[in-house]
Amino acid sequence: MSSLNDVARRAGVSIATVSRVINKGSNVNEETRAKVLKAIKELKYQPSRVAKRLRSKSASSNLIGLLIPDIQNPFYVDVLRGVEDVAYENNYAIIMCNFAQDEKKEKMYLDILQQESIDGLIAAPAHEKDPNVIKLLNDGLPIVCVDRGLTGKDVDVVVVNNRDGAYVAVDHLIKSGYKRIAYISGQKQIPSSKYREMGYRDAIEDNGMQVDVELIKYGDSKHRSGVELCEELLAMANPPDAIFTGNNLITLGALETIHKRELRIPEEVAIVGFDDMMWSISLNPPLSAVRQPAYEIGKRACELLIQRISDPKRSPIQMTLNTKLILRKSC
Amino acid sequence: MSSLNDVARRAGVSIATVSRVINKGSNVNEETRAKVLKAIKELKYQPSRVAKRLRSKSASSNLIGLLIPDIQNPFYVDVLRGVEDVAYENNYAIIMCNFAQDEKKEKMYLDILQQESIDGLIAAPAHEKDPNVIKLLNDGLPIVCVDRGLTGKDVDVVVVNNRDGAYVAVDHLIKSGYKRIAYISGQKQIPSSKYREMGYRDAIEDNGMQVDVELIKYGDSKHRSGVELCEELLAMANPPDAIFTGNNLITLGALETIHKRELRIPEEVAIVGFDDMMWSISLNPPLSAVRQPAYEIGKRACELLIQRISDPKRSPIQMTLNTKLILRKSC
DNA sequence: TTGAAAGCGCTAACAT
DNA sequence: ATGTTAGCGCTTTCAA
Repeated sequence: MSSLNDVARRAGVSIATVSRVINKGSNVNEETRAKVLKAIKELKYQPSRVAKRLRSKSASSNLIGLLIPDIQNPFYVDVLRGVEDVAYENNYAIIMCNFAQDEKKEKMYLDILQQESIDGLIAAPAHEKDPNVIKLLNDGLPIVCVDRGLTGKDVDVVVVNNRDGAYVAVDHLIKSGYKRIAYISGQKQIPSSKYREMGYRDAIEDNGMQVDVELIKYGDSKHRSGVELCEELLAMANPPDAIFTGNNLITLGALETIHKRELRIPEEVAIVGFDDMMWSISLNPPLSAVRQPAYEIGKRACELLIQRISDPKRSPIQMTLNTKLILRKSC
Repeated sequence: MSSLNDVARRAGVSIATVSRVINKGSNVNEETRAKVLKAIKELKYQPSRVAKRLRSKSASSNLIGLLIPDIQNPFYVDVLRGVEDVAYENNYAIIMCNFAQDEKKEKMYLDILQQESIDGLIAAPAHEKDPNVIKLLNDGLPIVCVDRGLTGKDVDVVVVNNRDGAYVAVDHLIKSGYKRIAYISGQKQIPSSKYREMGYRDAIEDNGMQVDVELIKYGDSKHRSGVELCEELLAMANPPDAIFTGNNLITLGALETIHKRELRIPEEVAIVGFDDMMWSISLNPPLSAVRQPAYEIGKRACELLIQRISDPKRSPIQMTLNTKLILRKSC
């Protein structure tokens, strides 16, 4: 890899001049520029982003971090795509870190991100008091949170109306005649789980029914826990006639259990999930689900971050997007 | 962020000494070490990976790149997890680049990776002559290819036995009595598609049947193309009685079309897909599929890369893992 | 319009 | 055992 120096020597100018033509410096003679451009082409010169980043804290390093709890969840894949598209358009590269719901891993990745001098971070914190993310925030790093906020912290956030999304789904279940509706929650400590539970409870109570805490199961937002908690539910003496599942992976797990028991959906047990998937229509039966605009969450978050990087004092924005209940055959 | 200098001043030693204690330098007095460690803790010092990388080309920058064609494909998500786990254990950070089957994007990402002075790259090239990846290879960057190789290039590769995987699936279809078996291929130019087609053809011929080229459709390895090509197939005057789909996303797309036409699987049309998914069992009907050890592909690739980084002259290895036909209800 | 030179934070000789 | 110093490749004054 050739350096600025090599180019300068070949073009017979100083490195300062080369730097100017590269960075669209205004004051440079046309002839000189041509010479430099030629040398650059001949040497296939590629600027070192590393040196650039080291040198100018002020100038943008064009690098942002993306911190995600679980890349196996298609929801985050879509968020990632949204982030990526905007980053690409704005010439940012992204370092993606999947901490797999492991706070130790999260800390390590966040350290690395800081050590890499990223310009900003898009993060779905482990929970609403996540000390690792809060630390970076306090250090002054531009951050925008997705899917979940940080309680008591003034930070840009892009979320979905979780409470309403859950409410609409459960309300629909009730209006359709289901009486014992269970909720399989993701990790209890993450805000989205709480809001979804809130919507679930409100819908039940607003319909003059009673919440039965036996029907609420808490898991870890993963496939395995969908399988197991659904099994617990179906093994009850008085099992639910409908299940509202807290996310993608839980839904898939629950479906697996229901099929294993050879129960008919929705006749014997109905199911509505939070999170829609591209292939929900090909599930057995086609799944009814609360769709989150995941791609858009990522897109908006990245736009917000880029704004914040260029204007660190702009006051934080909380953006709430809406969900939509997609009815198919599972309820 | 405090620097080596800050720590040195606070501890009352030189930066060299600080550097020594950080890098487990052998020659350092216990008392001094303690002082330095104390200063580090007090200042919450974090070394700059950027400066480190700039300084020592020789020393490891602990950064590897991962180039992936389509993160929406769960197969690559699993590969990613395998890579990540090994990288994590070995203290490497990874920059993940999803080029979304867009060669322009691929080039941009590869440029960035080079500009970031990565130690090595794990790549699933766009096709077997991918000039962007070949360029880096020629520049001497340690590379290991996954899922597809680079024809004529001596490079580490981790692949699956695509031809045999396809053969076993199609052979099973034939032995089960299906007569007109279609193949919906992913992008024609990628090696895995070719090998799968080869297995498909061989199985048909070895069973004394004739390959009907009308039944082979080429797409772009995405969901959409599964939907459309399956539609073309089913709209034929003499439609297939079974379909072998070239990957994950195509399978899901084909399933969507079959359901839209309300055809019964496998009675009216059977289907076997390449790539199994965690939730294949919850599809309608539970999907039969050729399982690839995706996580292991990623794991092995990363191990190979780390070896190669430390020993760049070791001669290239081609690793071929086996697939397994998982029979459920779709054929 | 161009060049010289300082310095970003670090490692690795080389000196002491 | 510890310190001094020369860069890595770049941006950015300041001078010419």
